[in-house]
Amino acid sequence: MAGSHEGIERILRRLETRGALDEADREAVRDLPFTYRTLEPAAYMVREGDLADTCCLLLAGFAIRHKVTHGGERQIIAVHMSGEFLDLQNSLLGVADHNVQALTRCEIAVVPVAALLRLADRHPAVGRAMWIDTLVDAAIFREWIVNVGRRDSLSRVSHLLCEFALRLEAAGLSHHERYELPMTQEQLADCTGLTPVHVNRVLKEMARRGLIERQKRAVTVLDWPGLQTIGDFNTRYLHMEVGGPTNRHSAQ
Amino acid sequence: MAGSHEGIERILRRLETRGALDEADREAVRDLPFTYRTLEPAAYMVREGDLADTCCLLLAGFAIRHKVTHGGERQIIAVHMSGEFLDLQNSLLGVADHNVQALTRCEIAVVPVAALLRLADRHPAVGRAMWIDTLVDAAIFREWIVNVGRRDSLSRVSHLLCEFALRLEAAGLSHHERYELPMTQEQLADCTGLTPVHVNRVLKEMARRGLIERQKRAVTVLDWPGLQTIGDFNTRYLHMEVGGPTNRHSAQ
DNA sequence: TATTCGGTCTAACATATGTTAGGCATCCCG
DNA sequence: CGGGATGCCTAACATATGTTAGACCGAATA
Repeated sequence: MAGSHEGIERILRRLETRGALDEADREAVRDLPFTYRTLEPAAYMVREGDLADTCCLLLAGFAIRHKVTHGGERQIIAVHMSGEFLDLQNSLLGVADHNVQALTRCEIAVVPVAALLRLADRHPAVGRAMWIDTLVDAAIFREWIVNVGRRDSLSRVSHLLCEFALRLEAAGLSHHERYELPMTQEQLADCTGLTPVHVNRVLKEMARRGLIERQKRAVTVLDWPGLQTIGDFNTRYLHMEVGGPTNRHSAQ
Repeated sequence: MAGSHEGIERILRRLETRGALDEADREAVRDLPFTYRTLEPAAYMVREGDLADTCCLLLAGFAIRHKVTHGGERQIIAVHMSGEFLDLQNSLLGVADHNVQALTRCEIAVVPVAALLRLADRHPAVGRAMWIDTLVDAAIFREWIVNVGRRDSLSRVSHLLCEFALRLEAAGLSHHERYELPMTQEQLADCTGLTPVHVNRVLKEMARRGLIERQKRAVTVLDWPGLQTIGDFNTRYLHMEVGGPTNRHSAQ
């Protein structure tokens, strides 16, 4: 299962971004009892209310987290790409408080939470890297609260496109000036708390201003500084520094 | 320093809510090199951009997290009450990506992050409890994205009041049907992504409908089921079950 | 007692975004 | 090759919420 194996190495690379690991740590991660699966678009990894005793790692593809209000409106809370832990958020808390769903076809590796916790106990460096990874997720959640709470529609969509560009680039999946955006306008609306109709207006306006160009689902950023300015975008919240703060602390 | 000592016991009780600790774990927490401080309202614990190498625990009082957009608008991201870790979110990530500020007069205990990390390495149960605590913070962030992104103003404010009521009650600080809300209408607006003027309209409407009554900063909930319904409020995301999922997992 | 000052509250008016509805492509599948 | 989907796009219209401005009130302070 060569493809899956590559996926695990990608996860490892990501973890090492969050904190230094030694060879024993890496081996322990590789030895986790993974089960590999492929999911079709729109398939659910986790549903709100599930007792989540397994954790998914996303090896390839895109996935979203979302919640649905009583009135049936959906809010997307995060978008995930290959190499990311899909479900430390839900599974350590017991009952899932939100849904995780495949956006595109996805390859995932599933691990029992109990095995992950044992790993964290025996290899504190791995535990800490996973912890920090969930803290970066949380930092992105915070920025999304600001995006949706205090920015106007043009700014919101621009911000989202900037975030996407940089995260894709950091994951080595594309260049920030041109990338595939695997989302419909309705999904963009659900990320930004807008309606699909308004997202359409905003995208048109962004093209009119020469910020971006679109060909189907591909986005070309024509004016990166302009997009950042309008999106009120600052990379700090993505915490992308390589090496990570863990190293800094232990060096002190 | 009796007051501070009580504060630490409150933190410990909270941690034990997130995962079982043994006596050695508890002692290790008590032995952390704390520094105690009192802060006046509006004082900053952490500012965005700071290199955060210490972590604050809130022993008494209320504090908020917030970010400010380029245009100068503020969005409050979380409200914290006594017994909570104020800064695991920022300090493990190195450079702070948001501000933490005292809402009322606060008593805090400050610990070097390095000491916390050492504690987590040597006492995995404590590390796990702290991790889970940050995951609950993240769950609340997610719900706030939904609140601000997909609910109308009446629903947003009602939701916030429900959350506050239950968290205060869970912390043993008051009863969910009557509590002190230490926030101005402007601050409520910054929590909900609304304007102070509109928050005022909403509060008036809530009183008119017989949902709540206000005396200065005190809130009396007259119709708890009604408030929950209008606020589209479900406690699941607060993850308040005592004992916590950690126990469940290790029991398996 | 006078005077700030921060907070609450209201009114009149402005506008960003939502709603509803439908046309138009494209793609897939029978 | 025809018929359904699905997603994109637009227009006309509706409305929730924002903006500006100021009165009022109680608590602190001089």
